[in-house]
Amino acid sequence: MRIAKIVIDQNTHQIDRAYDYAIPESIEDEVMEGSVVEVPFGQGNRKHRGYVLAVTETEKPKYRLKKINGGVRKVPPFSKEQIRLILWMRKEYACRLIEAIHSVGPPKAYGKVKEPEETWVELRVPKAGIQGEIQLLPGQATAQKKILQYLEERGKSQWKRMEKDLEVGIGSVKTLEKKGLIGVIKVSTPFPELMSDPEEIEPQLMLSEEQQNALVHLRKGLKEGNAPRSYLLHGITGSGKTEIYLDLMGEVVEKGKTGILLVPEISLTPQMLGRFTERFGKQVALFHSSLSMKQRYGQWKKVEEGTARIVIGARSAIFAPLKNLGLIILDEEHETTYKSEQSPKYHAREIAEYRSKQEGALLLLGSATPSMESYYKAEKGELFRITLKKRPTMHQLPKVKLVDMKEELNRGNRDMLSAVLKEKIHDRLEKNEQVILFLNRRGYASYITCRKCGYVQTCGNCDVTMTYHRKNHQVMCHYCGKKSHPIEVCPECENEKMRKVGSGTQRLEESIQGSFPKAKIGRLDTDALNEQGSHEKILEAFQSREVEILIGTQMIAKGLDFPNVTLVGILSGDNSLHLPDFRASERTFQLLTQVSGRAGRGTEQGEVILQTYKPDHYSIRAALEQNYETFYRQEIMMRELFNYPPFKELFMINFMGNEESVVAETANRVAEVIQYILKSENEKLDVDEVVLGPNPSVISKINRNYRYRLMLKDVGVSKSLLKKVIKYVCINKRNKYVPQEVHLSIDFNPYHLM
DNA sequence: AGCACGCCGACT
DNA sequence: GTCGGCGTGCTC
Repeated sequence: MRIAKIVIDQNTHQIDRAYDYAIPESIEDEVMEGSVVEVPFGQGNRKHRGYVLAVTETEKPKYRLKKINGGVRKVPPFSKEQIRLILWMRKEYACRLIEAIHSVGPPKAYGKVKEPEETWVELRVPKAGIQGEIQLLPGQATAQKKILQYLEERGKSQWKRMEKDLEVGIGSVKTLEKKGLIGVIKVSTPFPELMSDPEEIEPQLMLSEEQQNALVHLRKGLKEGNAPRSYLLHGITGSGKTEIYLDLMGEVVEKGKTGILLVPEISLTPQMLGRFTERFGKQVALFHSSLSMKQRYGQWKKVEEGTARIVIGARSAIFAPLKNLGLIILDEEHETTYKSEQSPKYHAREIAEYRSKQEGALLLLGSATPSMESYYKAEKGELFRITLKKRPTMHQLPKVKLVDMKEELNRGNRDMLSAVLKEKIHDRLEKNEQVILFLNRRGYASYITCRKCGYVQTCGNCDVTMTYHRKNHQVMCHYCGKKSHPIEVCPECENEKMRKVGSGTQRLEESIQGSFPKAKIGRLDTDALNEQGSHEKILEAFQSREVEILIGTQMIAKGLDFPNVTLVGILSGDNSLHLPDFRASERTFQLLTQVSGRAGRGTEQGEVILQTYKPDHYSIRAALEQNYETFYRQEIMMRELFNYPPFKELFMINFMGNEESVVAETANRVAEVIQYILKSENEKLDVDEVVLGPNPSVISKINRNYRYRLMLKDVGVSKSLLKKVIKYVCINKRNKYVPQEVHLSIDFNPYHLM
């Protein structure tokens, strides 16, 4: 008897396993590993979609099995590789099977979106009889006569076309159809293309020696043989990584293989996207979040049918069902957007590693500021490192100048801008050049506090301070979005003098406008997107030089390429340094380097003014010297010293619920059980080194939900054992230790410790 | 998630 | 007596 192992399409932990179903003989050759089927499930035998993970042969089933109803045809089956990936993700990320299936499988729209179709009208009588039929029609039926005349010439026509040509209504077509003279049929058509044909291939830009050398190495990797298959392309900002991607992808496609290009966020890298679509045209499929359901479905289908050979997209594009995969590129591989925030909490780089190994593809990680993990791997020889040290078409890297804001304060300047930066801005405006100002904090002021007792206005629903926004004179919670009025009187001491502390992009905009009344200023942050329309508009205005000074948050750090920008001012060089997160130094260095890289991308030398209160911190110093190596050496020492990645792995279990005591008790119980099991495996183990906490999360409350976290480190215990124990307690025995009302999420190698 | 089973209080 | 409240537990 043939039995199928089936996962029910229902996202709950209670039924997170494969159930056995009998395969009826009538559909035996239709049901196999990867099939999508309909099955009866539960006491009510309700119909559910099910995914077949495996098919086995058993003589005596342990239970009386239910039968599969049949196949679901409108959804494509999963390939063997996809099923393998699903099972691997389940193990690797301790996620539910159905969550892994949903990530790997087609978009939700699949099976819901109607195939696009056209209406056609065709003759149902021999052409010879047409004139006779026209004679028989009543005299006033001019439209019908026109239609028959029209069809006599062509036999059939698309309705839209005929409607335009003849200016007739659908009524007369219906009448003719009723008389049996014509037929109306639906013809399915391909989805509209997002891409146009490749443009006239531009003469290849001359590649620099460095770029050509890089390609020599990478080409070796493309050939079968012993050459390395995984590469780290470490190239300074503006060193021309894109050209290398383009050439390599071109070679892969020429060989009849396919490739994926991952970008941190598609809307922030329009230039890269443009280069690829210009060169590869309709061979490119786009995967990204702002596509409509229909478009998403169309793009997926294009990949599945094999018409698209290249997929460009953000994180989830790593699951594109390309066959014969030859190349995976992760551009800006250090970017945190590659880490999924929802379960399964995968990192696109990890999936890329897995897929490239399984499917024999070349893996290329590119960055100006590689992640500690990747650079460490390169040091160990697990990644082959290629370095680009020069900017081929541009002048040297920008000059970076550091301004110590403590000294600035001592001199009596309480302004957000140092005297130097103000002077330089003035200078650039005179020369008709453009300026970018970076401030990593949106809003107007960061919070409102009482001058007397220090009380800070916070959000009642969340454990965070309210951010003051000048527009509408409101305060807003950046976590739950709650808006309210800034307090006028302190609720603690009834003092009436409140102070707005800290400065955001909105205040900066106001302040700059004050200092430079004639300057045209643009602001790019998440608030500006809602206020002023799409960010494309803002960027266009900057491109056309209508805007002279662009103020922005993180958003402006990535990928922008404006040759006329000669000055970048970084106002909050150390803002991100103070986050309670072991990656704070790394993020700061990356951010500062990336922002600096926006300057001097044209013929003029760029200049960067870096304002900071921590001029001696190694992240700031290395960014000042633009020296990745110095930063890496310092940071890797710290990581080793404090048992952090890439030396030790972190595992985080988050608990959430609206009853604080219940959440805390649950977290404590889970911690104790894990400690107990670990201790029973190895008596000598110091479990306090392994199990850290539980503690309230850094933001202990969001939307009236209390949050506790339990952190684990593989110190003195293998990470595979630790993972197993976590899975045993939190998944297999979840019902025993975790009450129904407590939400639990597992994050192996977390990126946000908040 | 559904759905049934089951063990207590209000009702024709 | 029995209708229905939702706490508990199972779904191949």
